[in-house]
Amino acid sequence: MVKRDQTSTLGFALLGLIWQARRSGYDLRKFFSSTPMISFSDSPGAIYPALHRLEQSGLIRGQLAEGGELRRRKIFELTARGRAEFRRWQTQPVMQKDVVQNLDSLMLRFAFMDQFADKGAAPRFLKSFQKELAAYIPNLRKYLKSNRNHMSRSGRLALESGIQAYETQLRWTKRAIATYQAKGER
Amino acid sequence: MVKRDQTSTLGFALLGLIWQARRSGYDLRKFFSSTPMISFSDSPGAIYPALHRLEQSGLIRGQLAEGGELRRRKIFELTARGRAEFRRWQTQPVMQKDVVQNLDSLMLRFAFMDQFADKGAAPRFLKSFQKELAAYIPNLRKYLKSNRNHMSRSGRLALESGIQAYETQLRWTKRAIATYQAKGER
DNA sequence: TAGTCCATGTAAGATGTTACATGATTCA
DNA sequence: TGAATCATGTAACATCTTACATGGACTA
Repeated sequence: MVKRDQTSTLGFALLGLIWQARRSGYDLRKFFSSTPMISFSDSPGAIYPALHRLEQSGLIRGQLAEGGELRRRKIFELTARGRAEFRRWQTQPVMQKDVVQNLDSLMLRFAFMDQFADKGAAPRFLKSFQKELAAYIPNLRKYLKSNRNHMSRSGRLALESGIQAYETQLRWTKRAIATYQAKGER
Repeated sequence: MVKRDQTSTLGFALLGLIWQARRSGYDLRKFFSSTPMISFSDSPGAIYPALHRLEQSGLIRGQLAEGGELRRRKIFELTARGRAEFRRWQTQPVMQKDVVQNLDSLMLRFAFMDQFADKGAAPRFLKSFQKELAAYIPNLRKYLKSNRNHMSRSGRLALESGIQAYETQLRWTKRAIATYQAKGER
């Protein structure tokens, strides 16, 4: 029996952002609604319960803001366990399943890689990501080839769109790996 | 107050596939697990309850397979209301929100467009999709430009990956529109 | 002083997850 | 006959959605 994450993708997004900087629930909601992380919901009914769960699991710790602030604001920071758990999630091996069903979560892991994982983690991640992409794309091509004649035009186009998206992602991994090899880059 | 869909994305995927051909729950599970629609879960705990909900809403109708078959198999087909509801969902206007948070659902709508919507629906959909993509991408570029100096390399790369994905999608819409204009295409 | 923003929360409900259960049929 | 596959389902649980609620502070 495989041990599963007991934290959702949203939970890990929260952990990453709180690790970057101590933040309140409201800060996190604003971050989601005003940056490219807008694909996460900024609804209070998602964020606040998720924060309570993380706190109950001992991954974050919250305290009401000190005297200076007028409004009651609860600021969170990661605990040691939170950092360990985030790193464990982040540096998990890249599975074919992630590529097929969880691309966003994979990119979230990578986005925080330089900040929170060890030095070699990013290129290591990119290489296995690249490998899984390269292994998966031919399956899509094969399906298209053997089914294109009995697919509608829009069905065919939709599948081609998916293939192109994966190919773009694959090209991206190659360029990204190159930037880590050109070690002067900063 | 905006009226919401009372059917999930999975529900609409099921409706589309059942409209294509009468299918059982098991057929649908196999379809999800063996085609590029693998991004949908093939778990019985998702599929069977979803089918029961669609049946209760009167969007599909199931009947046990006729004499010929040995195992009990419940085959579903769409009702008139199911077809109407699918078409309504499919031909909804493309919103910025869909582009940002619901790309997959948008592509699902398009995949079935030629089969179930009227003749002009596909190019109309593509043009408004293109418009929303073209409007959204500059926001991402702007964010990257003003934040790149205080982002980590992996954070920057992750954002660039997102931008490239949207640009690929935008190029795809243009080519797709062209195929509908070259009216000889079959 | 009325409206908006800050800030946190809860309640009800829908949907999905994993895991388990059941029984028939086909195949080695 | 035992294992795998066909075929449908449920139970317990986690998470998310929408909607509502509350109260302080700022601003026009």
